[in-house]
Amino acid sequence: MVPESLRRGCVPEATVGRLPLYLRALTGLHDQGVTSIASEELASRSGVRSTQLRKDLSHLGSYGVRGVGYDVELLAAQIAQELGLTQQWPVVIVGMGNLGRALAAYGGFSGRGFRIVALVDDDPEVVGTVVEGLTVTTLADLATKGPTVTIGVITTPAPAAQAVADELVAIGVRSLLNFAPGHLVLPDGVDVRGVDLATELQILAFHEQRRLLAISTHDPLSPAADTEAIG
Amino acid sequence: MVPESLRRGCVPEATVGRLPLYLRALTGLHDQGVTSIASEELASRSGVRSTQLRKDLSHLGSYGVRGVGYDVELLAAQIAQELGLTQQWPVVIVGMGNLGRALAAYGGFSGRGFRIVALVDDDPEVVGTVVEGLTVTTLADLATKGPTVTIGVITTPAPAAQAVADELVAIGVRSLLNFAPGHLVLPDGVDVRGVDLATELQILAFHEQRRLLAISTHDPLSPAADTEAIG
DNA sequence: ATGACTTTGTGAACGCTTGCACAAAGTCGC
DNA sequence: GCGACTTTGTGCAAGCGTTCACAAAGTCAT
Ligand SMILES: NC(=O)c1ccc[n+]([C@@H]2O[C@H](COP(=O)([O-])OP(=O)(O)OC[C@H]3O[C@@H](n4cnc5c(N)ncnc54)[C@H](O)[C@@H]3O)[C@@H](O)[C@H]2O)c1
Ligand SMILES: NC(=O)c1ccc[n+]([C@@H]2O[C@H](COP(=O)([O-])OP(=O)(O)OC[C@H]3O[C@@H](n4cnc5c(N)ncnc54)[C@H](O)[C@@H]3O)[C@@H](O)[C@H]2O)c1
Repeated sequence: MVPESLRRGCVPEATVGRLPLYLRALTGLHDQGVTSIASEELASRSGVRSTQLRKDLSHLGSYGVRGVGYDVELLAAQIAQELGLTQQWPVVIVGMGNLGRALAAYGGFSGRGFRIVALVDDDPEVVGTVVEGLTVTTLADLATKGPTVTIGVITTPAPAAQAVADELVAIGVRSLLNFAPGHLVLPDGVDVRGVDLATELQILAFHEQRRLLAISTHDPLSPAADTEAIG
Repeated sequence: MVPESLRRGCVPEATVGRLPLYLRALTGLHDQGVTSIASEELASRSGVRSTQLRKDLSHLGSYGVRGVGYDVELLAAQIAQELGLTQQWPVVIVGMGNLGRALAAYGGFSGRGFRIVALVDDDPEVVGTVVEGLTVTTLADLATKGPTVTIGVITTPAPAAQAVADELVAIGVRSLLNFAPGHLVLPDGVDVRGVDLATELQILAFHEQRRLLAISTHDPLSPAADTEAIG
């Protein structure tokens, strides 16, 4: 029951970030009836190099068969166990606005190791309403009479995010997924991941601008090109 | 007008990923009336170390004053220019479901260098309806009589994502933000960033499980503990 | 003006991540 | 059975990113 990686040493953070990609690809293959797959093929479906895939998997143990490849079902089960998806983690979404409702309506949670067990808002107009089969409560009610949750998803406006995070931590939540822009300051031992749309778009914009500048300046490597043409 | 970094050499990818964080912190400081800030303070508000902040900024040029810090407005302008946010990039959202509507309703675009200029769906019930002041069109109409777009946001179900991406690339879009789970295969020169909720949650679950296992095993650091108990 | 102090900018060291090369270990045809 | 072939798993080297240590360059009080 203890993941193999605890015996073999720790899994690098970069690898952890890719395991979900592999699991997703494997799940798709399984649904298509594929029972076995080579690292080359699985890697291309995951968007990584095959050497990287094999090194990543080597951190969990040897579940491949040389000359053949990996058993889809077995490997998926091993990765799922490594990620802790053999159980259903209880999730709360705080902030039932546009984004919170979209997430609550999203069906991709339950099949992947998570279950939304509570929805929270602080607007009296919203509290008490039923969204996707769950009655929206307040954070105070969640603390006193709500179900236990281990993962908190924050979809409130940015100014409320820090206070919400503090309250979630106070009731024992150690894992947070924050959609509100801005950096949360939290005690050690609490894991926060931020998803920021504006950040993603700005990174795209950077590369887009680079492409355009590369075209407009004839010789991007020449020091004279940009000062001449634009300045 | 050409970013300083083109003269000083290229900006590391990891730095590009953090520039939006700095810009966000600077914008907040500016709104609070702060005119000058030291790297230590700005770093803590961005969630990074001050040495990292300074090294990141050093790739764009020297805009700080030793002994004082950075001029908030000037630095924000420099980062905005570096990210290509001096113009408003036209964005199309494809897939007007729950998530697409939430994104369309989100006001955080316009102030940050982006403007939604088109909304697309393929459901006849949805096409022609007005969402947030824009009439929903089809991809075909976007190609023929729609406005020029440079960034495409994909919020369709996963099975449609690849086809949508191909069509967007065909009409000249080179930057994609994909919310559908799965890996998109696209020609070189096209920039794709994927945002996957399940992936983020699974990474959180991994660490959550690690915490729980660390508690259940009495002495995680002892070499004897795991070999003894398991092997 | 000067000296003490503050803060930036950066070369160098360190650690993590990726990619390469290849041995180990299996399958498959005959 | 055996040889040819396929594919995995991994030591090693190269590259990238982060952190450290410190000189350079400014401010400020006097
Ligand atoms: N909507 C998007 O597409 C989008 C995209 C990127 C980021 N975001 C971010 O996600 C967050 C939510 O976006 P949205 O569009 O859903 O906003 P919204 O205004 O529609 O919804 C916010 C909800 O949070 C609730 N709320 C406010 N303070 C609260 C508190 N202290 N406790 C509990 N609930 C509280 C409000 O009552 C409201 O229902 C914002 O921070 C936004 O910046 C949204
Ligand atoms: N809703 C969420 O919170 C959430 C979270 C994470 C990921 N996602 C992903 O985002 C995507 C959208 O989620 P959703 O909940 O909004 O789904 P949805 O079913 O509510 O909306 C999908 C929309 O896309 C449209 N569509 C389908 N095929 C299309 C095509 N070929 N061209 C144009 N439009 C097309 C549909 O008509 C529909 O309006 C899904 O891939 C989902 O997995 C959603």
